[in-house]
Amino acid sequence: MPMDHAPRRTPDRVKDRPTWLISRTFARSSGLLAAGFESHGSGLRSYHYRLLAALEEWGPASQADLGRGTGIDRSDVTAALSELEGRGLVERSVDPRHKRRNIVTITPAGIAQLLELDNVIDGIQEQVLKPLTSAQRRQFIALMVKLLAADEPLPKGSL
Amino acid sequence: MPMDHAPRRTPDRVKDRPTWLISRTFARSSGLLAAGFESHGSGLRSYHYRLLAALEEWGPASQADLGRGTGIDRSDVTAALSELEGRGLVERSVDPRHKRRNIVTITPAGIAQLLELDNVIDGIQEQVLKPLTSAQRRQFIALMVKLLAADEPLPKGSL
DNA sequence: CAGATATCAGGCTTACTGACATGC
DNA sequence: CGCATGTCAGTATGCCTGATATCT
Repeated sequence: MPMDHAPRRTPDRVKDRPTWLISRTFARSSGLLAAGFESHGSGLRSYHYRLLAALEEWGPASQADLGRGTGIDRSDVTAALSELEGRGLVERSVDPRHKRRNIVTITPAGIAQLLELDNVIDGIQEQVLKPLTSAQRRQFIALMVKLLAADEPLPKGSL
Repeated sequence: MPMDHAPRRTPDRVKDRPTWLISRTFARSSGLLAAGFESHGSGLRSYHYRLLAALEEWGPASQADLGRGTGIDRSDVTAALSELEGRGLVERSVDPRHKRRNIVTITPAGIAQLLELDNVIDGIQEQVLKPLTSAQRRQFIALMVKLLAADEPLPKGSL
């Protein structure tokens, strides 16, 4: 930033405050993610991907469980699943043992979509982590996993 | 997630895909950030903090430079600065050499606000990184810095 | 009754796009 | 003319709250 005045001090904010830093990095990677989904032309977004991935990884589940497992709010799960259902990527059926509950299942078309999106994600990840060596990438991923595992309200029974 | 069907495979998505993982971690930390700003009661948000921090760190700057330096869009810079100006935290003055350009300066009140918000951020950072040992925190921060430095369109002339 | 579930309506924040007028 | 700057309007996403109806 071209400047006429000298900075009053040098807080080294970037080195001191990963949170500040993280918020910017995440903005970029989420922007890249959005661009990747966009370029894929499927019309699907991050919520759809998360839900498809959860369904494929954990098998059929209720919407409430999907919400808890993916960190997506119940109300948003409803909307996103309706869009996925409209495209034939998932199916909803009433749980016979619990009539208020829906059992959501990913369809073969849904799995095919998911695999395509996986490729997109892999490309983005490649791009995001490009500045790191492969050893550093492993380090970074391990640390991220640790951060996630610690405070994520992930499904207790599964995984 | 309580499930009746066994997963078809175990993609180990969490370990394989930092991007997927990152999007969730960032969601959490940005949520924490928002909550922190909220609890502080200043009515300021992430954009305001970023702008104040940039001004304090780099000195008076034009709005366009602020936008480039913080990664905030020009139009959003305008709105956020107007809010900051209304609270007396920054001042806008026309650049005499470039009448289309504004020179934005942080006020003493703005610096005071920034220092308070810094404390909030530090607390959040502490919370976010709690699962890591101090050595791991240093590692993580270093890797984040590397990721940022590599592709961030930061001001070329400064820093 | 409490509690879980699904749905709907709406708000708020960040990010972005397009348009416009102004100044260099 | 092109190009940068500041401003405004509007869109989209992710995240969240509250209310409602249904079911256990």
